[in-house]
Amino acid sequence: MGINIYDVAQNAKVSSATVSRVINGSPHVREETKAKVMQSIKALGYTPSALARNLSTGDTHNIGFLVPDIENPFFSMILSGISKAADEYGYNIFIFNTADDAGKECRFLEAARAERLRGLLVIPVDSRNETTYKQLRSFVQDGVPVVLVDRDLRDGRFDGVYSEDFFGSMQAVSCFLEEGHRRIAIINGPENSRPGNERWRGYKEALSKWEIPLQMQYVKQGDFHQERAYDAMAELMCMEHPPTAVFSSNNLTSLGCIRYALEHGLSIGEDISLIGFDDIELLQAVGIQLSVVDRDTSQMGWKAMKLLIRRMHKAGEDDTAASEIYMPTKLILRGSEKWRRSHGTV
Amino acid sequence: MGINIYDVAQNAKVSSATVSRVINGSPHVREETKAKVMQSIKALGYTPSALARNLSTGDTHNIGFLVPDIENPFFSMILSGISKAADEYGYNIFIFNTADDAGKECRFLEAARAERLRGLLVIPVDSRNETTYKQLRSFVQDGVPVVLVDRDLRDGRFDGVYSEDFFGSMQAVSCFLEEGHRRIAIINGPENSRPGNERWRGYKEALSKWEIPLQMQYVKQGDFHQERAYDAMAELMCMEHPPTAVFSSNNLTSLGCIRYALEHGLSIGEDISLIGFDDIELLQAVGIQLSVVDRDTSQMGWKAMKLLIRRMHKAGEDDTAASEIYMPTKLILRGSEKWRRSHGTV
DNA sequence: ACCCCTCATGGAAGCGATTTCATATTGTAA
DNA sequence: TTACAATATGAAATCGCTTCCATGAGGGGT
Repeated sequence: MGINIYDVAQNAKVSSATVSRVINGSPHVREETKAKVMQSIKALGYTPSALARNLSTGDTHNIGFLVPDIENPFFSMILSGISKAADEYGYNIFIFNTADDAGKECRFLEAARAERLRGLLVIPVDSRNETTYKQLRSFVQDGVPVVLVDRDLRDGRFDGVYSEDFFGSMQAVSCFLEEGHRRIAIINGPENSRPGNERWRGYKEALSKWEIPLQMQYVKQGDFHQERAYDAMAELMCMEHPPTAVFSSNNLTSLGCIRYALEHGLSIGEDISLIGFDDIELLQAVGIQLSVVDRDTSQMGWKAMKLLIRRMHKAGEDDTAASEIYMPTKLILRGSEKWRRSHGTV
Repeated sequence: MGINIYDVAQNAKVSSATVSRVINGSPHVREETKAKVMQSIKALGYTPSALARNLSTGDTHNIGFLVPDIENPFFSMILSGISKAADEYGYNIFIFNTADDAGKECRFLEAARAERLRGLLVIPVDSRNETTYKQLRSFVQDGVPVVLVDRDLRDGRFDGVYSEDFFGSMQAVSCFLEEGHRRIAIINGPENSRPGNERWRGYKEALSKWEIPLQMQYVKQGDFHQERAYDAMAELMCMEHPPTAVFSSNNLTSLGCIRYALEHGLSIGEDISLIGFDDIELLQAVGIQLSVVDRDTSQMGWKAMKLLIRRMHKAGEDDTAASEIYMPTKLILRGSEKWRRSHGTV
């Protein structure tokens, strides 16, 4: 660029202080002077440097968003919600794709610190990572608020926006039970993530309420990805007494299940029942009626950003306890939870 | 934070200049001094302010990415490629979701200017927008390189990474023709976008090569979204002589077509043929074999970022002509291009 | 022993804003 | 007309770095 506030000042025959006042809408500027300055700004095509301003005021309008996998539509939705709120309040977003790599996550947090970001929205890679935890704590201590999204971190000392994973999962499994299912499998999410754990807890809780014993052979460890779910399905379906229903703990997992079923001629909602966590819009376009536990994902991002903004605005006020928001889930039944009982009862 | 280079200097009993040299790896520092400084840095937990550095050097490591719809998986893939390359070279990404709104686009470009971004990756909202065009030109003139991705802007004066839309489209339609189709419909993309136009040109070219007259009743204007495509399909299929094949010009459009077909009992690859532009991974999980014109989307983002980096590094060198990269497309045939001829021939 | 060159380091001037404090100007009441 | 308050403006310090220039300390060649 090359053109700065002094050039404008000179052109308008005023001091830089006055130009600054005009830019920032200070009331103590004569209309006439203001007009003169504005005109110089236009004439020279001047845009104030946010860098210089930030350095001077010690205060940026930039926040960071750390996300484990930007390709996952679920996270894209969150980002979409975030960016809506950010735009509304004039914040800019640094995006950091941690690619499920804790090392990268650390590096990005360093970058965030260097950039003196005003706040951080984080979907941590690993709920138990000590380094991440320490780094985030130190951000908070330095007055840079942190809001976790969807996944938590060790203890409850961070603000966060999560969903009712436990309840949603319990509801789904209860639905299976009401349908008459007794051999209900679950394909779990990673153990080091809140959603994985809570959904697993919900599963156990539902069984326990119905006094159905937990049978570990119906519990498969997944990783929120398609491949592993497919393999898990294969194992389940080859059992002597295969499950009659499967609860899949995220969107990609559901896809793996569906693929297996289709490839092996199992009709979903007849031969095998399926409920997934998180809706998959596409499925409806292709005529697959999958029952799911859904939540408003974009809204999660929006709320997280709102919460962050609230924290940023009242920074310095003494730490009110971490506030956690839980998004409600909704069980959407489309038929895949049904089954032809005859098949199941051996 | 509060702790700066002077604190470190004082702690290590050297000058700020020396600390700066250590940080930036200048060779003119004694090992012993260097060690002392490093230790102070550790001890105080010092992170240099990128803001101050940027202001001082007039040079940030931040680039901007303007994208029309972050929820669209196609754009997520591009972002993914970008962020991979950015990470590799230590660049940070500001993301701006323009939400298909030219007004927002302008505002974001202002913000980008204020932040003194080093370079810009842009998927313009509207290929013909005058304001966007002028703003981007002025960035380039000010030494801030701009690389367009997927969509272009009026003339060829910008760097850009596109794909072989024309060729890909022509190939798809030619494939239909070889299959024996003669009534081939197209659901077009928006007229103000390069992909829309080029794919439309490819369609016409293929027909013309085969000396098939262009029949406008088989040409439907779409908008790259599902709903409109669905409606277009409805119109096409209700015609007296409906098309036997449909070429759909992007991923969402294909979904609209598929949904229509499924809902109306049309078997794809038998009753109606379909080829889409851009692959949809999910479809295979659910057993729908859609033939598509595909390209490496993530790679597009990667290449765009690489090109941008090249430009940024040799900024100031006299303007070599704009360089345009065209990603090859690949026709992937999975069967949906077939048909039961008997149905088609009236 | 002298001179010159190289290398390590410090002093201080920017970079481009904001902001405090001081000053000049204007208005108004006595 | 004087005096004091309110208002408009400028000078200069500051934010935290980088970097140019100056200076001092060694080292080698003659």
